[in-house]
Amino acid sequence: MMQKTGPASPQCAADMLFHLARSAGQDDSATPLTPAQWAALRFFARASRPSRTPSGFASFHATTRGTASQTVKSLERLGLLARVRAPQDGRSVSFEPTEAGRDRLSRDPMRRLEAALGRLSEGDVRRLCEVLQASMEAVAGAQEAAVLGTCGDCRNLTPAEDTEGGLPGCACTGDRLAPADFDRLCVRYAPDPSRLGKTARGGHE
Amino acid sequence: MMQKTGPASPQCAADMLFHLARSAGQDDSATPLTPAQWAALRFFARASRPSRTPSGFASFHATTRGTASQTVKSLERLGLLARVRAPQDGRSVSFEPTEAGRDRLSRDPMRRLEAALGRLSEGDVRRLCEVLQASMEAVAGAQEAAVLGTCGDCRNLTPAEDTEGGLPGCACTGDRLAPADFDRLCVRYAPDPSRLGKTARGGHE
DNA sequence: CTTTTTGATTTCGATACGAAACTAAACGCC
DNA sequence: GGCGTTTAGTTTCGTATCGAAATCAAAAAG
Repeated sequence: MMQKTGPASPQCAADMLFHLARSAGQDDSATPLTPAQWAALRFFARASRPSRTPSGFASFHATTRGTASQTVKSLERLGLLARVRAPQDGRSVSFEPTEAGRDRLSRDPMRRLEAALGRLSEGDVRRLCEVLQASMEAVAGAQEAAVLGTCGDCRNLTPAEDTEGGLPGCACTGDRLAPADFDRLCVRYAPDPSRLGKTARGGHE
Repeated sequence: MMQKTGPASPQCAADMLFHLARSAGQDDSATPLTPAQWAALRFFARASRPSRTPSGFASFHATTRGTASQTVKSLERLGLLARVRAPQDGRSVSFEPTEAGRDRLSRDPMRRLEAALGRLSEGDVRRLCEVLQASMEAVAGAQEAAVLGTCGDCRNLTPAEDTEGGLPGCACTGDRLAPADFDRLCVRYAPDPSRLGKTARGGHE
């Protein structure tokens, strides 16, 4: 029984990945949120300030702005997201999780998956992240899909010394970035080739 | 910039896993199938004979039999699945992918993910499968969810010498198993502790 | 001061999904 | 053999999710 194609093939891994994502997403709480609502709530908790808009979520979640707007509205009605009008641009709104939203996130069904992954060794987690990141970039490259990455790793990050004001900025939006945004998701994220090998991802070929 | 908590944490991995599953599942073909339809089509192509029923798919996909029945019916209408009445039990029906179904599967959007994973090294794929399998079992244990596994690895497999007829069987259903079913998914799959270390998974410590 | 572009929202129709009712076959039991 | 129970599958029906297109409003361009 050596070398069956089954048990360790890419297809098998892909199947398990799908299955795992689905089963780990099941919300069996009393007042469940839909998968889309969970995705939005997580997104607004983890994205950098300039990304926390309905459009930002739409591009992240590969859906339309209309649908994103409704999902966000439903979370606002539930008191889980709070609306913040942008000062400079009167069209733009951004959202932040409320106290209730953060509380709800502490009971995110995804925690089960996090807990399972937390039992792995440090090295296994790091390797898993690398593998997932690389696959995400490969899949995104083959179609129009957003990649998950933080402002601090983005090729569009403008160093503090190149901006007026001394704060680093995003070359896409022109926004200044707070230090906290460095580790947050950015919807304009693009992998920075020159940085490969310096970060956790992509350094072993 | 060493050792940020962000880029390699279990939470980050879980986020990427969700995101990857979602983006790899996008069907941008001319006549798209829904995610549920794809899941069903894949299932009926990969499950062992006794598992290829509407109920089997329902338990695999963590949905109701009613919903599963509709999904299957829609695929039958599209000519992608063929209905086969069970000879012994007049209630039971099972389904198989048609030629058109197999053709459609060759254009499964999941192939993009398979291709991305195929670029990894042999060892990385194996490790990934182990990690996913372990996480799946951990998540499934924390709730009522099916685990993905093949008849050949199942604790319910009855060896050929213990059955009349000389063919191995499934202790759950009593069915005899064809050799081809050994590498196929079984909805009654339960990990066999005594077999750990003998199969591809779990064998590296 | 238009015209165009961009961000957000609303409307509307299609449809996926789950809960529950229903049909039918197999099984158990005296 | 007859009768209730269990199990497999299907149907019905209401809810609500989602995407396409239209609408609104602010900013930018010309």
